[in-house]
Amino acid sequence: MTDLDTTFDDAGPGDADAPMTRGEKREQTMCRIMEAAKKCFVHAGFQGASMQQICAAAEMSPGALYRYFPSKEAIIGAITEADRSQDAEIFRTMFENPNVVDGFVTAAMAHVRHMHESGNASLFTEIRAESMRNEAIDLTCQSAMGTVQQGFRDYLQGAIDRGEIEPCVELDAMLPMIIAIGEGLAINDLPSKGVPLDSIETLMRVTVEAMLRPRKRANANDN
Amino acid sequence: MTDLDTTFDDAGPGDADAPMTRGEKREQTMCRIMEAAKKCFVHAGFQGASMQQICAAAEMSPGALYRYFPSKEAIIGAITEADRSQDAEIFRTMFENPNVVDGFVTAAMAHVRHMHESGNASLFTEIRAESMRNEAIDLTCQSAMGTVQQGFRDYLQGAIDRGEIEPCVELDAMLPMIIAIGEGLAINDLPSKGVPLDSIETLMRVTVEAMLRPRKRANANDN
DNA sequence: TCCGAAAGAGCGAACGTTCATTCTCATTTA
DNA sequence: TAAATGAGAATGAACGTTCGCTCTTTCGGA
Repeated sequence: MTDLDTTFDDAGPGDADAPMTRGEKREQTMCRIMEAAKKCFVHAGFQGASMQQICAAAEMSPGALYRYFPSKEAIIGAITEADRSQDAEIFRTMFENPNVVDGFVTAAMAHVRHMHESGNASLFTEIRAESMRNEAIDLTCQSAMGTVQQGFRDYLQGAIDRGEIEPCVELDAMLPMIIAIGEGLAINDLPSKGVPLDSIETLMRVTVEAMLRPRKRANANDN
Repeated sequence: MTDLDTTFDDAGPGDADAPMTRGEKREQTMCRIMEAAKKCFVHAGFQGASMQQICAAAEMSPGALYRYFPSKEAIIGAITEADRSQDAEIFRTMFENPNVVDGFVTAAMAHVRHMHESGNASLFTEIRAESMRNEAIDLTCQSAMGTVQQGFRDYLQGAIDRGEIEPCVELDAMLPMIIAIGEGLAINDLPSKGVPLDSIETLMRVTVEAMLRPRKRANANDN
């Protein structure tokens, strides 16, 4: 409900009564449609939700809606792009944390928390299922995750070069696995199943340490 | 293609020309329909694939097909049940291995390998997406995973009681997380993305050891 | 300041298509 | 011969999208 509500407070004309320019109003209507569509998609699926239902949820007629999006597919594409880039954004903060393990765990926990609070787990699952057969959606996902993965790669490579970590497998193999694990945790929305956040964080930290093997001090215990 | 081809060789009448009883033939036709439907579902989704397409793939008319399944939903249900119980079967072998870490890693790797070879990753993703909104499908998934989880629980609890492992978080929290991680790995079909099976196994072993903390020998290195 | 035309925004009935399912009738099987 | 199996045209509903129309907003020129 609050995800796409990007109301632009800057560049306001000053008046509080009719302050919106044409473009602003248009953008706001597009967000309204996307929010309505998201609700429909979540409980009927991309193909199961009809345009009529989306129109009803957005409180507008088909004729009006089609002035903003040329097709149902375009709405799906826009929602996917917004959702994926929002997810990618969360991981960007990670790269500023000098402690690799902390940075990772913090970002991953933020991701889990966000998925739980926004209730986007089933939307994400829907997107993932669609990406398996819809090339355009797949490209959007790959693009978003590719950015994350590249940043992630640089981040870990830097830590390796500085001798801070010594990953148990090479980066090219590890990165897709980490992302896969993250997806599994995201889809399952564990907090909603009664798994406490503390437990998730503990297990995540233990796991990440085992994978990355931080070398803060001389710790001569290899397998 | 070979998943549901459970041809029954036992109870054969002996003749090789027309050896099938009525019931056997019926079962075989149902499998044929399910295989055809699976193909359609994989590349169009449950809702995107039409009955006409499924009929064409199964090489039969709608009238004939409806003698075997009362609705499209029934086909989806049958496929889900077969797929989920097949997955659950893989994990059952784990519980016979006395070494917990080995048993786990072996079963998980079998799962990853099976997902890759059968090309069922996208079917599984579709099932998972459907389970988010279709209660019947959700129940099927929960039932299958519940069985796995219960067996898993007993297995790990036994190892704890024997002092073989000392999990880093309590079982009730750990089990859903392990299953979630497994799902993430399954959905992403890492081998198809060029991640070698060796790397997956290494990371899995390292991770599992960190989570379960096996105590084979006195290993006084805690954090 | 006001006018009128052009463009934007909205409506909802209607379009042609496709959907899941059913019906009737023929053929095969026990 | 009765039941099971199969075919495929037919059915009504629902789909995504379009169309023609009205109402509102914008804005240059008198």
